[in-house]
Amino acid sequence: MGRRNDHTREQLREMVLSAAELLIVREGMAGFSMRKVARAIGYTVGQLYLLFKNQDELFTVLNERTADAIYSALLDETETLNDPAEAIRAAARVYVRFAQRHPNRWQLLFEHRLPAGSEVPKANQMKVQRLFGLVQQRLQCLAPEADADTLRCEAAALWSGVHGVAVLAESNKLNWSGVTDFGALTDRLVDGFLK
Amino acid sequence: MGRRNDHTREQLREMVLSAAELLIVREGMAGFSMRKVARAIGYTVGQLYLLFKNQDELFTVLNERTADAIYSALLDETETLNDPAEAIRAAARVYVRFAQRHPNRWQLLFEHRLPAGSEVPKANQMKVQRLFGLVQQRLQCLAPEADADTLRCEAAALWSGVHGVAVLAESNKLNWSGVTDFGALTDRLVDGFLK
DNA sequence: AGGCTTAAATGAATGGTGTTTATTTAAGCC
DNA sequence: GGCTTAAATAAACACCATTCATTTAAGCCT
Repeated sequence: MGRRNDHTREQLREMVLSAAELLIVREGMAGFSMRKVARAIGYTVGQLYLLFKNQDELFTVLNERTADAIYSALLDETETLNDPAEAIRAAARVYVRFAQRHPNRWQLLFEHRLPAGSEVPKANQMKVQRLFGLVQQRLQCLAPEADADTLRCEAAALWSGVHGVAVLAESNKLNWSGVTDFGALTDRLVDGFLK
Repeated sequence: MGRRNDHTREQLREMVLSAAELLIVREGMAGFSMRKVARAIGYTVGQLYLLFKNQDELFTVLNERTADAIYSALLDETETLNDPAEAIRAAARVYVRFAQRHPNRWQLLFEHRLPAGSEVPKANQMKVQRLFGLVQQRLQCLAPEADADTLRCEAAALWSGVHGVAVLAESNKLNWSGVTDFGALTDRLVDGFLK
């Protein structure tokens, strides 16, 4: 076939993105292929390359969406909370639960590497930093006297820890100790930190 | 060519493993291929499949070695230390530094997934748990009165945190906050924990 | 020494992948 | 109805993991 004009460029991009996301959710990075995406939307592979530069760009856009999804989840569960400590605890739990419930999207976001030389776009870096900002903000409320530098360091240490628990929860590789209740584990880490 | 008998089966396996390790170190998972390994040792691809069941088995053996390497590094830097807190701090620093200095081997160990259905062999799980055991042991010295269950939980929380910092150090994806001194970050996390 | 057995090694094939490009198709306009 | 042009395709390229029939040579037996 040739020109069909069933959909606008934007619609097509959207179709590709949601088909790709579904495929990632179902089969993970290992089972993903451009051909499968094309088949899913009833177009040929070539068309995908008129909509996206390459597979990495497609992944990058998907990751932007995943970061947004985590941010929304984080916001949903914390914005009504006034107590900063409570908010941080809740945020940590949501973060870890997201990794557990959406392991394939989580892996794509944090484990997919761009080819050497090309950098993660600023927009994506921002979306990830935004998650961290949420925590930093709450931590500031908790320790208003701390200077900006030590606060950032403290927040980085805390959230790196939470990220570690998320890795543990999502991957079965780090099966150290028979711990399975990651909610409790998260609480222990956060509480230990908010001395 | 046919039968050459230049090397024993064991020698050949060893040649494959070191060539594969070199390739992983140089090019990472993305640049790895069985064909490149075969070319590097002067044999054909088919021969690799007489020595290893498939690529995943080769990776699994490599990962066993990486886990050993981390364990050795951890032991080297902690066995002479008597103070448990000091030992844990040192262990955490070594762990994070390994991730920074050997990112590709580290990624293969913690990010490579076997195809759905097949499990990580017991031997490999043990090698990873052994790392964790080292920390748990020191933590026990520090809190001898704690019961085994809470100790395990506490150790898991602490080491998950350290693992999180290692992820942060190795990947540039988690560029939250401008923190670059991961040694200091590690100390902050550990010290915060050893309240 | 010459033949036989058998393990070592190959080479080619199968079916997959990402990516590029010449070509075809049809929609909208004159 | 013909022309232009954008949309879409089909086929190609160069890889990849994996398998397997075939070839080669080493070691043994007569």
